[in-house]
Amino acid sequence: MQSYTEENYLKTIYHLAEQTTNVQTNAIAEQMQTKPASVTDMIKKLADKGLVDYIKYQGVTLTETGRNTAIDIVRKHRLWEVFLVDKLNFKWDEVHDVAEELEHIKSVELIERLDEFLGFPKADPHGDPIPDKNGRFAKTQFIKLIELKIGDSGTITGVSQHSSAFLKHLEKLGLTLGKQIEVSDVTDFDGSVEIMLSGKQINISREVAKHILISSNGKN
Amino acid sequence: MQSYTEENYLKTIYHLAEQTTNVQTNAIAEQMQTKPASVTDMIKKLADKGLVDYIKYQGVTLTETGRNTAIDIVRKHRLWEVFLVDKLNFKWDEVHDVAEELEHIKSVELIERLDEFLGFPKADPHGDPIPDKNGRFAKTQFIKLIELKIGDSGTITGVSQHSSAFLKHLEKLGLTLGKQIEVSDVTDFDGSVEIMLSGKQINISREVAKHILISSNGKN
DNA sequence: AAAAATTTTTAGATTTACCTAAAAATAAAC
DNA sequence: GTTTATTTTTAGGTAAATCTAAAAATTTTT
Repeated sequence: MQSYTEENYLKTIYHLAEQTTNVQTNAIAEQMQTKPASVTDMIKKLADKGLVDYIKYQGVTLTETGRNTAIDIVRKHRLWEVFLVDKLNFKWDEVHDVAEELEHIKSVELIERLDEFLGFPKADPHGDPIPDKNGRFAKTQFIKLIELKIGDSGTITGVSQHSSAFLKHLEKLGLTLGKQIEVSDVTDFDGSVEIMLSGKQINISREVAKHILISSNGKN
Repeated sequence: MQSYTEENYLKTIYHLAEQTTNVQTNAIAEQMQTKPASVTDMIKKLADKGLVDYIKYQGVTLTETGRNTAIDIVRKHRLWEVFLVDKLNFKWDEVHDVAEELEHIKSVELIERLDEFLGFPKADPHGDPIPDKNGRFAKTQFIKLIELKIGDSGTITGVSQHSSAFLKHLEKLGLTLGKQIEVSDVTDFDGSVEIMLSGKQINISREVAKHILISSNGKN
């Protein structure tokens, strides 16, 4: 049994490990809004419990137990997000903080029934895959919008940033999940991207384009 | 803002105050499965925060702020219980522990939307009233089954014990909310009560009869 | 009302998750 | 390959919520 805090560390390490192989102390500290010294303390504790492998000064990796625990928390988080959006009519930019709390409720039965109630969804409101009760989920083959070439097209299937500000911005631009887009131009000056969206030409900044995930459906 | 633990103390004090006027340290300790010394510590803290009035050796009472906070937690607990039973098909004896965790999720928006989603229920699965968002709820006029006289009848509208064992037992006997009963006899020997339930005669122990709440609808 | 029993509080420790400041290890720059 | 910069760890400390054991206050009994 893990504490609320231990669960948050495992989840953070899991997410960081999606991007870099060995997860560094400072990266964890930054992500968790805490100090590196605190991270070192907790890492030792998690290592003692067999949830992470840890070599001093070399960062951490999750053990299988640790990863399973992390995936279970991610599963809960994403199921709750679906609940909040589908059933309680929250918008996709409003769910993160509440799900952050709900993910720690400890009841296997609750989550299985919630999953069923929601119709066993495969993705959360941001397009992130929801692990099944055995922790399995499809590796998603996304490409960042910024990486598309002129003439490439595809469907918006995810975002790699969950901040309310970013999501609200996308909403305003009409860039929501499922929308078809085609890259019509890339500006040399600032790297901003011109795209066709529902027959209209719009311009999005490089920063925005970096965080939109596309399932590509054909090149020029 | 209160901690998880402070919230539990306030809720416990609130419930104890429903039965006795001034709430004693030992009673709180027993209810919360902790030691009297720990209770004293916490009471001081709650008094400093203006949530309880406290005179040494004289027990505590909730201040208005304290009571409002407690009622809000009770509201959340009962709404979550309705959710679990109505939407996720939990049985009435399975919801208490999970609701005990869910009640601490801090989001006003969440609870208002949940309330709406559930159709603004007035009572939880055990018949306990659910305070509205302003903390108001009808004072229920229940009478304990044990207090009925031979020939009295009424409807089961609540229970004063939420243990799974007790609720499962009631379920097995068919003594669920909304059922009509009439007292046909009281046994001198052990105080057990004979009742008519759906045309059948059944015998229930004094202990069980003490914890069934009836809205009386007429005397003999 | 004095003695006994109970209840409550104080005093001093423990555990968890933090912190700051300084030391040690590693990585980067010259 | 030293020096410098960065990262990470250690050492020592704090606050929250708990504990045990002993002291103090209150209540009950005789």
